[in-house]
Amino acid sequence: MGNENLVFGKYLISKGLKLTKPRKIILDTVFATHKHFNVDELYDLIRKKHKDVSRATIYRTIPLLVDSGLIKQSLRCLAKDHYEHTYGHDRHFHLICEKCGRIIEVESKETENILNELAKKHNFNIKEFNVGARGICKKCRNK
Amino acid sequence: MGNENLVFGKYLISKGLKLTKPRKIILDTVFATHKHFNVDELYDLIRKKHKDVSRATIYRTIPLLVDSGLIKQSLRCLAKDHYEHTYGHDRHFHLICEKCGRIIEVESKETENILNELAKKHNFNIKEFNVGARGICKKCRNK
DNA sequence: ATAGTTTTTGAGACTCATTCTCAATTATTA
DNA sequence: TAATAATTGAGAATGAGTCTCAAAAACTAT
Repeated sequence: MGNENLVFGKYLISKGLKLTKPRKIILDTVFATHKHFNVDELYDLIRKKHKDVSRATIYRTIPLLVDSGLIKQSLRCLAKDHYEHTYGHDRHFHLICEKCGRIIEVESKETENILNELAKKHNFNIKEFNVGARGICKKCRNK
Repeated sequence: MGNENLVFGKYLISKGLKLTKPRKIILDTVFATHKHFNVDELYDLIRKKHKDVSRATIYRTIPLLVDSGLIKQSLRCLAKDHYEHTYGHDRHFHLICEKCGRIIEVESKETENILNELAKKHNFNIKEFNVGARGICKKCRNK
C-alpha cells in the first residue's frame, strides 16, 4: 500500500515518460479502492475532486497502469472493459454466477503453472492470465 | 455433423421462430468450418456465395445460435467478439496475441479438473469455462 | 391458390465505448 | 531562461454492435 507510486514512477522513467499531475491523480484514485472499475466509474470518482482531468487522459493512462503491472483488464461487462488491481493482490480467478452476478474469487497457483508450461511449449509469452468459469452459485441453486 | 440443423430447428420451434433461408445459410456457414470466427469473417464467408444476407441478420442470428447451445462467445480480440462451436467440440483454452490477434488453441484436461475441484469446494456449479492468457506470440516477439 | 396476419429481412441510421488529432500546456534539459 | 520533448483537454473520428422501418417472406385459414 503506497508502493504503487514507486512502481509506477519507475515504470514511467524506464519508458522515458513523466509522472504528471493527471497521471498521479488517476493512479491515486485507482488505488483508493480495491474494487473492479470501468472507465466511467473511474471518471466519475476523479471528477468529484478534479474537474480538470479528461476522459482522454484516463483512457491513455490505463494502458500504462496495465503495462506497469499495477492493474489488469479483468472482464467485460455490459459492453465495457473492467479493470482490477494486480499489484499487492494475489492472482485469482473468478467464478461468476449467471443468476445473481456474485463473483467468487479463487486462487490456484497450479492452474497458473500449467498455463505457463503450455505457453512455453508454444513459444508464447504470457503477460496476463484470464481464468474463470460461469455457472450457478450455491445460493441460487438452492433457491 | 449435420445435427446442428435438428438442434437449431427444434430450438426455433420452441421459441415460435422460423428456420428461414438466411438463418439456414448462416447456420451452414458457421458449421462449415471448425474455427473461431467473428462477425466480419463470417460475413465475408457468407458473401462469397450469398450476396443477399445482411450483416444485421448475422448479428441477429448469432444470439439464437448461442442460446440454442450450438456456439458460444469464446473471447474478445482486437475489439471484436469471437465465437466458437460448442456442439460436438472438446473444451480448449486460448493464448491470445495482443499484437497480431493470433489465437492459439490449447487443450488441458488438467486445468479443467483443477477448476472443477475448486468449484466443488465452493459449492459452485460450473456451466462454462473461460480460460486463457494474453501476451505476445513467437512471431511478434521475434519481429 | 388467395387474402390476411405475423415474422423476418436488408439497408442504412444510430449509439456509444474507445481512439485519434491537434493546438496549447507542462515538464525537463541545456 | 530558452529550447526541446512529452502531455494534455476538447472534441472529432472510428468502428463494433444495435435499432428502425418499409418491403419481403413464411405461415394460416379460408
